[in-house]
Amino acid sequence: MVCKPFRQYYRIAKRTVNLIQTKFINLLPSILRPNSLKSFVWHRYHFKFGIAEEESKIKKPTIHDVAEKAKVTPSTVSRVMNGSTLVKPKTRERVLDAVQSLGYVPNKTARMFKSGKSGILGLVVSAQHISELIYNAGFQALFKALAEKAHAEGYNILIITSANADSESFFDVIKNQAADGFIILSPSGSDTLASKLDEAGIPYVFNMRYSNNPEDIYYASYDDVEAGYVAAKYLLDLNHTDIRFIVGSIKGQVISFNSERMNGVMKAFDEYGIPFHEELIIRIPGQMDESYAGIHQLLQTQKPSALLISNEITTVAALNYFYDYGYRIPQDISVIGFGPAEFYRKLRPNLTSVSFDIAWSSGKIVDMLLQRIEGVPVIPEPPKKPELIIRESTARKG
Amino acid sequence: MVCKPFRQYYRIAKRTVNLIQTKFINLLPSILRPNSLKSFVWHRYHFKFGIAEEESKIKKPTIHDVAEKAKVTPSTVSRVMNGSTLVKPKTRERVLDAVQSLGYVPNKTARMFKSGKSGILGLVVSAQHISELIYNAGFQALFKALAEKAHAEGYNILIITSANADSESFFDVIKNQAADGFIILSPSGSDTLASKLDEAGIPYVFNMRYSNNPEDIYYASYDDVEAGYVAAKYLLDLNHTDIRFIVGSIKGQVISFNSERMNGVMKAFDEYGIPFHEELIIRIPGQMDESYAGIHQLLQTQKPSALLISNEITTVAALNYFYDYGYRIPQDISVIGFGPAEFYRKLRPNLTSVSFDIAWSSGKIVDMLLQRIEGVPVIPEPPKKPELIIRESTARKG
DNA sequence: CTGTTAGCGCATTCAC
DNA sequence: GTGAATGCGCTAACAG
Repeated sequence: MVCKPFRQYYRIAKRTVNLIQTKFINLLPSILRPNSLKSFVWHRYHFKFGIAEEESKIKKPTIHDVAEKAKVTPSTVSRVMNGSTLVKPKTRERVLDAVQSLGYVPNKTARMFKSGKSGILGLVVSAQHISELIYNAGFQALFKALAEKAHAEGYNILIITSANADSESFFDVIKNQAADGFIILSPSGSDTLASKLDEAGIPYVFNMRYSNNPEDIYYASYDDVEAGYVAAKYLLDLNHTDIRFIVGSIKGQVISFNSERMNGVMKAFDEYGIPFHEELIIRIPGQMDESYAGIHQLLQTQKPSALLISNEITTVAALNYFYDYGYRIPQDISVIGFGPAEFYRKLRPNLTSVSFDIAWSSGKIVDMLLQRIEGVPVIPEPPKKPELIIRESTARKG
Repeated sequence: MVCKPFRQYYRIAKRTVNLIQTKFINLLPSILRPNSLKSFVWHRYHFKFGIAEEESKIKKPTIHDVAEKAKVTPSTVSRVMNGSTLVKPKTRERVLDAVQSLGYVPNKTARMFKSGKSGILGLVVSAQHISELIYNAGFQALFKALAEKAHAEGYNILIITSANADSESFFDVIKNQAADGFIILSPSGSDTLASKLDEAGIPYVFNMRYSNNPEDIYYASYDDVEAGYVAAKYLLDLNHTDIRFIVGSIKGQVISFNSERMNGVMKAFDEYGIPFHEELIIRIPGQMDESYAGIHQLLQTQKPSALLISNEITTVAALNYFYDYGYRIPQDISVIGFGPAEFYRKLRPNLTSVSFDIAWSSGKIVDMLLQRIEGVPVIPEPPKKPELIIRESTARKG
């Protein structure tokens, strides 16, 4: 009531500035193409009107500009823009005309601000990790499922890269992003991150178990013990006892799901009464060239009859090595991979694999996240069972 | 001045509501785990105070809450949060304490709103397209480069999926997103989209030429004519005259860069005085199974001595087919692929390829976009030349 | 059906 | 060095 006239003066002043700028453009030599000109920065042309200093860019029209042009109030424009039915057709038309002629586009940020929703799901991953992940079939399946699911639910995915992979950095970037919730791709467990997020009231889910706390339920997990078990058991059934379990490693550390798969493998060996030594577990980095070198080194010195490979890229590297060195699959060596079934089906030879339904679990993750965002209590998801898909890379020994 | 007291009353009322809610939580049976409780929705507990109806969620602390707790004003809190040096150390500490105990996190949306910057680059792509793209080596290289570059520049990437691929839908989703600029992955040219965006003053770039208008410069292009030319010339030099050029097709339409590659191929044939028939161009869909079937169909009826394959996935499908049907490469048939060098190097056999430096061009795209965002005139990028990388999939005929 | 009012959370003036 | 006041653009609530 008291602020009102002041506000209006301000608007008028601003419009005037706009007008001057616009006119001024037309006086400029036409060397600069219109496109780049439109966003030309007016660093040196600050206008002062005693009321407010004008921003240095040409302003986009706001709802007020439209309102004025259409001779209505901003509320009405808002109603039109949001498809309210309570607007007289004639008025609506006038507004629409004004929108058209001014090229008005509602400011999405302001809307987000008002509504408190961004329609964005953040996918948090460390900068270096994302560059490797993109070549990984498991990530591709995850990404595809995430993108599809998010789109179906009316959300978009924001790839949030953190410079480092520790809880601290993750939390820093997360709290600085305007997403409604976050999907965290963390290679290692991070219960401290989880509790920080809880404290800040930020909805999140992880793509795998993120701590040993049984209270933490915000992830969709796989039964990796079972995965290792069925793979090893199948090989043992085919009389392979001299096998190697090849796992990726990050700075010498074995990722949690790999230790579970290892446990599964051991369980199978136990059942068959065959001793399983630590040396049967081979750590090989997950990048193509390093993997190739690792496989080479392994097979130079040892002659296992079967390989369990816990990483898609290493698996491809192994197949390349076999191709280059004339190994026949499965006659010379049997191979089982872990990962998306479609991926292993596309390889030559078709690989026997232990596969999880990533599309399903990714969908579940998004479901959980949306539930958290909406404040609905989340129902924990029981671990997903793997499926052993037998193709042509495994054969009975001898 | 006049609004002030009113505002304060409002805040006090709101805080009271918050307090009640918080206390109320503690009275609840502890069946619900604390985590899910934190975001519990109070749909049925609307409090009215005559001033404003309280939102249905427990509110996060705002700058005002912190200010009050620290016995300062919001301005000071703001100064502390933004690292202003003009704050007395003692005061700063008090504020930081309050921030800590309240678990205050500045509202990013409000900041975006105020500053007008989101730190987000939108990657716009149709929903169906993204699901296919993720398996495509070219996209993976683009994505990796984009993610790295954006991260280096302090931006994050928002994957914006449009239900459809037409200009209309693209514009709709774009204008509804709060990104500072947009990278548009459009399979077809879309000058109407470009002009709409220009009109709305939204910064954008395309990943390829998007219209026939020479004024449109917002993309990093490749010299695809040259790509087709060097590939064909190399094969002709090896005495291959019975070649096929395999291109992907979207609803029967050939993508623009493919027609340029075709032109390059024809150019080479012309130079060698060899007639080139339309029938030598084979349209095969870009998905794995369809590609495989297409290759099968082709080779059932024709016996070309060399293949130029314009699509990575189709190339893999072809190699799979050759594996399955006992074709030897390059003895039985020569193959040249188009796409990222790393990808073809990882295949077996190593494929001769015509490669572009996608990392470079993706970086350029981001550079251009950032320039547009900052209003700096954009310097057009000359088309990138391809490189023919000769590996083991091509041999002299006979 | 349309106008009026006020505030979302923050940061930025301008006073003191 | 700190407080007071106010707007960013939009929309919800309310009044008429």
